Amino acid sequence: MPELPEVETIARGLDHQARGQRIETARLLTPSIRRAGDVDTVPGRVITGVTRRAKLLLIGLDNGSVLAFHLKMTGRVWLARTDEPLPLHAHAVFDLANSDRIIFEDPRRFGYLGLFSPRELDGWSFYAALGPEPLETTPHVLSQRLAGRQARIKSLLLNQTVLAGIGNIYADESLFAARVHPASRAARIPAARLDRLCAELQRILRAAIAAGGSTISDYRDAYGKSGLFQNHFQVYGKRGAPCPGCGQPLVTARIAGRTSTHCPLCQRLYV
DNA sequence: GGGATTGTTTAAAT
DNA sequence: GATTTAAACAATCC
Repeated sequence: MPELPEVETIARGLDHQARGQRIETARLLTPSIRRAGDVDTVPGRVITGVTRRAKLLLIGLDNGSVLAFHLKMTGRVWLARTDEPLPLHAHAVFDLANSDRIIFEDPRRFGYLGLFSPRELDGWSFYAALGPEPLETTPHVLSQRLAGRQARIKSLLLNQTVLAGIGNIYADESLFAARVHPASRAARIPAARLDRLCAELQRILRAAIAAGGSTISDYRDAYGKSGLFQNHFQVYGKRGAPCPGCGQPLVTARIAGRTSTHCPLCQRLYV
């Protein structure tokens, strides 16, 4: 489940390894995973840089256009050599001049790619509506975006138009770190506590990037390697395990349509 | 073979 | 109109 730290890790690896390379061939093996653009215009273009916005992986090309990937649950974008056999669920393949190959694979096929001109990217409603990057502003500014809203805090953290790039892992981990119950109404959380939540979110995102992201099952970085941050989880996926704060078993609840693992004793419910 | 899985979109409700 | 919630959807695994 690639979220901000996982996509950031992939982007850094690809940028390091593929920037400046010319794309020789572009093959769309599964046409249905293409959301926009004509992939036939890619061959001959040079990769100017690989970046991330929210959970989108963005490969910039020298004609100004951008190849965007959303990995959803099980998508991977990684580098292989052109003489290696393709994986079973490869949907798009880009061979580079140095005999490296960028592969987009996704067994579930929930992920997608799109090729956008700069104007098309800005006109893409999903892209245009994305909220701020959590690591490019202060905790206080982030908390201002949450303050006063009636919705449950868990739902707002997952809402990509409020903050960009947060998924279930980093929402649950930051709520536990700040001792805020996921079902709390944002408007009822004191300002200082909301600031702390955003500071914890930033701290955890930075630590997760430094650890190369979290591998639950499918995620791999640009070189096919697993992340390490799953070893630092306090609550995510640990229902029944002792709470790191009080030792009582962690519980799960369905909040905003998502499984939320938390400690009902340590995490205060503001309603 | 049905339920669980996720992020996003769409629809419905408030 | 804005905000919030729920349902639908993609496809596969166990």
